[in-house]
Amino acid sequence: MNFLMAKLTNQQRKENKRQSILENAKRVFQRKGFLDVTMADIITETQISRGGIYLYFKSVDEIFIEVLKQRNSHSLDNINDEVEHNTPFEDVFNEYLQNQKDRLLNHIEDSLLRAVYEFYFTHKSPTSRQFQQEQFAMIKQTILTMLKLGVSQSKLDDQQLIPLSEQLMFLIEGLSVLSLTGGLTEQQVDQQFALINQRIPRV
Amino acid sequence: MNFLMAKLTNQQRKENKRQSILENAKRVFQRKGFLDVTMADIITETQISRGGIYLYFKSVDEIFIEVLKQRNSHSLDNINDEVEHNTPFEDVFNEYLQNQKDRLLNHIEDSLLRAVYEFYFTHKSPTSRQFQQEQFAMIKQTILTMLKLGVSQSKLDDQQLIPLSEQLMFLIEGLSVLSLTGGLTEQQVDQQFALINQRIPRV
Amino acid sequence: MNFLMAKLTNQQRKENKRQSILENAKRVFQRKGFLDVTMADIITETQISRGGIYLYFKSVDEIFIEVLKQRNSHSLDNINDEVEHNTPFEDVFNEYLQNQKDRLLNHIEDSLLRAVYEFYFTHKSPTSRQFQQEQFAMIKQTILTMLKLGVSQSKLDDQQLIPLSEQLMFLIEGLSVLSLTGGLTEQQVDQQFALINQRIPRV
Amino acid sequence: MNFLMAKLTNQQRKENKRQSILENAKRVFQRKGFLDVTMADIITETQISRGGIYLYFKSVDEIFIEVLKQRNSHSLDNINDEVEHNTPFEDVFNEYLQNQKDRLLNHIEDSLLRAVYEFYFTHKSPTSRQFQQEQFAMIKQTILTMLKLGVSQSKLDDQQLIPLSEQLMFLIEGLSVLSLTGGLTEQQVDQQFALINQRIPRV
DNA sequence: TATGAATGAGCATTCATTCAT
DNA sequence: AATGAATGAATGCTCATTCAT
Repeated sequence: MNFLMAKLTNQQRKENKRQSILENAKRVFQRKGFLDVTMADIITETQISRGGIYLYFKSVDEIFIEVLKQRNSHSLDNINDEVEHNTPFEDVFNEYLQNQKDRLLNHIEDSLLRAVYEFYFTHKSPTSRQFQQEQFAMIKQTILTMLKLGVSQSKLDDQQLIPLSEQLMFLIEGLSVLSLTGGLTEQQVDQQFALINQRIPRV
Repeated sequence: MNFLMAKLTNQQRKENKRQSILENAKRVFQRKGFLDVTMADIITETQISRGGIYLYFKSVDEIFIEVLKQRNSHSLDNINDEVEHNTPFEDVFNEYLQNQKDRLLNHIEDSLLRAVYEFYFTHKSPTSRQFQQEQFAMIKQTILTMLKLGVSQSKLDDQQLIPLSEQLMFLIEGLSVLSLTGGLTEQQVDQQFALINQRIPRV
Repeated sequence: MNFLMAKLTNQQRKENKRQSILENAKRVFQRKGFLDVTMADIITETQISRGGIYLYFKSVDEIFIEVLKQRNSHSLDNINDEVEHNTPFEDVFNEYLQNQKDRLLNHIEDSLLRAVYEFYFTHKSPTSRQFQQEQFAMIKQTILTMLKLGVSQSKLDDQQLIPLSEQLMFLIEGLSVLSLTGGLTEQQVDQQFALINQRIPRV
Repeated sequence: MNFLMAKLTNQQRKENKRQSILENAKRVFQRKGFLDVTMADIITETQISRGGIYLYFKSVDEIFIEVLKQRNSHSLDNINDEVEHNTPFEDVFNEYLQNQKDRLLNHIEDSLLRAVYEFYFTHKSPTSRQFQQEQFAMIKQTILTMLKLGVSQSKLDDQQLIPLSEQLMFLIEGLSVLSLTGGLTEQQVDQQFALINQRIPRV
């Protein structure tokens, strides 16, 4: 029993270190984007040895993908929680838009957005493509789940749910692109979200 | 006078060479995006000497910015032509959407789109920011000019023209992002453009 | 007594593990030569821990030397057996040549030959030199023992036995070098062995 | 004409630098063999910049192959000269053996032999194989040319010339292998060359 | 004006060896 | 006795920029 416990502890210790690397690396990506980040940056931030990091990850790419995976599952998890609690659709939807607005206007510089785009546009291998498409699929799914909540609460028609979800996704991507160039105002975000709100086919 | 003529000829020769560099460089950017392009690539394509290119441009960045400037004035010019000829709004608008659809689905790989994004997301200096914002302003202006043509032909209401222009711009940016990851279908583009068309406040 | 038995058993266990390491390592050397082999390779093949292997051997060099020592004693043992049984010289000699031919033409890639050469030519320390010379001495002794068998059976003159032994050794080394570059044909081996056979001073 | 002369001078200057690199690199290979040599070693010896060397050669391999190519053509050239001057066969042959003996006994440590073997046994790609076989073919051709000179001077039978050439080649390779382990005496070389001399089928 | 040879800082990655547990 | 996580020195290679001619 001691033996088993010791072994578990070792595995846990390793997993903890892995998590620690990911958290430190995430800060680096937020600060510098993706392309400027070298293994040396992550090593410095993590306080680990040059060779040590390769015991956990094969490359900067691999670290970044892991950071993204952990991040994007959160959002969908949250929405699923709301669905389970049958939170009123308007509350869920407004909170979602509010979060996006906040992200677009205030947290761009310390978010992973720049890093994500730098990664996307420089990785064209089939594997990378698939990963990127999965990430977008997750965003679409998040929005669709929200809209279906509205339908199940008889607040929305169930017409054109998919094109609508996609439109919101495309719109948010477009806004994100603009926000990174620094050319996005609060008024613009409000106007766009208002237009979208009008479009939602309320019963 | 001979002296002045000779000087003019030299200036012309210099301008021709500058243009030649830009045309060759453009092909390189279309092929390789922005980040992968080295001075060596441009030198090879241009058939100029390594030192020589620095007589015309200080860096790859400068060359790329110049390529973009020359490109983007075209689109607005075309729309302005249509306005002068008072071409029916529906024709102009449909052609615009058709061009965008074609670009998104067929010409992504040999367009400058990837290069543009790679450039945008890796350049945060005030100068670059301003340039990027000018580029987006030009796109918005193009769309707005089109919509105003519809108003002047009494085909459209003149309400919310700016938010609508911006929405189309954001949507196209979002679609562009997705198209670069290879995850964009013709059906999706058609659906999004149909949704936008419904929104245009026809009289 | 219990204590002594336990100690013996431990020594045996240790010796078994040592042998196991050598057998596994030998396969690695056959597959990869010498220079490409890292401790990690041997660890993987041996299913032992990284630190554990250092309890038995100080380095890859030491492991390889031990593998070689065990291998080369075999050949001489076989010839000595034949001498004891007074097997006819022609049979012994022809079998020896046949074995060498087979090794040169068919088993180069899964033999230790490449590894041996890679080791020899990269180790110039006095210790290594001495080891290498012992190895060659053993080969020469093997051949010489064979020829002396022929003399004792009154099949051969006892003139120039040492230069002849050495010539066969040098020739085989030369053939081995060529075989590793892939440039050795069966015809060449046959011709060389035929020439040598003509030279053997039969009574 | 001035223009052409200037251009020639540039090409010559570049060729001179290339030669200078090869000469310096050769010394490094003689001193350290092949495997221990890093680009840094060659850079230090050549007094060139880190990047500069890559303007002339892509890798250590490429430098080494070039060094070998320049070396091995010499030997065949010399023999061809002797053939043209119809130098007596015995003189040519004895001088050849004397040179080999000298090389084997005295100049091993500052010759390229160790480097050559280190290179051969660690390069198994088809391209490398072909190169190695060409090198051996050149050695065989050198010896064969010599023997044919003897035939043309009616000093030798023309029987078995190819197997004989090959035997001398194999023997010299075998002697070379032993010489690198430090286990080769003058007596051994003399004995082997004497045995070979007996074998040459003099008329 | 134009050339292109030369520079050297910067980065990813491997691996033998150690040592706390 | 055995483990395996951690270390960090070492190396090949690229590329923007300079400068002598």
